[in-house]
Amino acid sequence: MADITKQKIVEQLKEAGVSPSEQRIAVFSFLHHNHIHPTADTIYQSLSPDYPTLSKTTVYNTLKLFVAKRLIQVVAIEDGELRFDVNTDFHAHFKCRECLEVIDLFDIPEPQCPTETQLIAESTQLNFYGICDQCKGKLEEQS
Amino acid sequence: MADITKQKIVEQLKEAGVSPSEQRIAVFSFLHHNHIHPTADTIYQSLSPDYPTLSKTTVYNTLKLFVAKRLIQVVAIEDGELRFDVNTDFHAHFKCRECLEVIDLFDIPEPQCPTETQLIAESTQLNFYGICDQCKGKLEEQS
DNA sequence: ATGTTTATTGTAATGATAACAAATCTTTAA
DNA sequence: TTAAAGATTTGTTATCATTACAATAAACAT
Ligand SMILES: [Mn+2]
Ligand SMILES: [Mn+2]
Ligand SMILES: [Zn+2]
Ligand SMILES: [Zn+2]
Repeated sequence: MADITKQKIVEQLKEAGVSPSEQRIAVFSFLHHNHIHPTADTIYQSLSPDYPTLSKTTVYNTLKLFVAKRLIQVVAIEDGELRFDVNTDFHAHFKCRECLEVIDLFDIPEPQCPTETQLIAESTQLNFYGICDQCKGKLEEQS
Repeated sequence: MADITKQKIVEQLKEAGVSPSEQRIAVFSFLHHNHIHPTADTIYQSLSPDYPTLSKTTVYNTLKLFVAKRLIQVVAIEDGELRFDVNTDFHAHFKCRECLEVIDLFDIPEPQCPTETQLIAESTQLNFYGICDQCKGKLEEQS
């Protein structure tokens, strides 16, 4: 997957004005190496074994800080779960209603807010909801 | 705004296979006459004076039923609040970070999920986040 | 070294939604 | 008409993600 070094991670944090603590490096690394749009809880559960003293509050604090510093973006694709993405460039997402995975779609151009509306858009989210290929196959198998 | 009659409301509910109780008519009417993408709580607070015995659980149940019967759609534009829309046709939304209003944008064509992805999209949400004209004016005034 | 700022932690609070079971209304059919 | 069955509504309680808060610990500066 991603082959970013710890060096680069630390650099990126410093550039954004975020002092690179162990915990922050761990969270940012996880996001860089796992492009699965994880929730705060998923990140916490995944890091816990390696960082036994890590607190869930720290994960929340860290993610909020990263979002404020524009290091990551929030993907609010479904209510009740905030997901996070290291890729801050515009791209669309697809959520499968069966496996609940969120898939990146990079080939869709960013829709533009019509200028005559006088609305100034600062970010755009394009979300598709449906069923992925694998899950479709499994469902057809059953019937 | 909308000038739909109670007759039409009842008809629409029956057509969808929903028996038109007082509460369901009230909720559906509210959505038809107030295109403000309200949350369950906003609907409950708004109807309470006229329907003093109305329960919040009924509002939640009713909205869930309406969504299942495709009478309304969910607008998950921000985490922590589900909003509802009687307009089930595709259209984009704009949320202002100052006044928190959600504005309809009808002139943007529905983006399509690329066919080569093998993903079958059943619905699409296009959300813009930024600042509306009014709020922009107010902020400039202050500085 | 010592005081000051920053980061982390654990616990408690919040707030939206769902689960549940009792109560009431509506429909069915004897 | 009436009584059982089914559907709907209601109030209370539980759940779960997130935030608030205050205490501890670490990093930094004098
Ligand atoms: Mn993504
Ligand atoms: Mn709308
Ligand atoms: Zn799937
Ligand atoms: Zn505004």
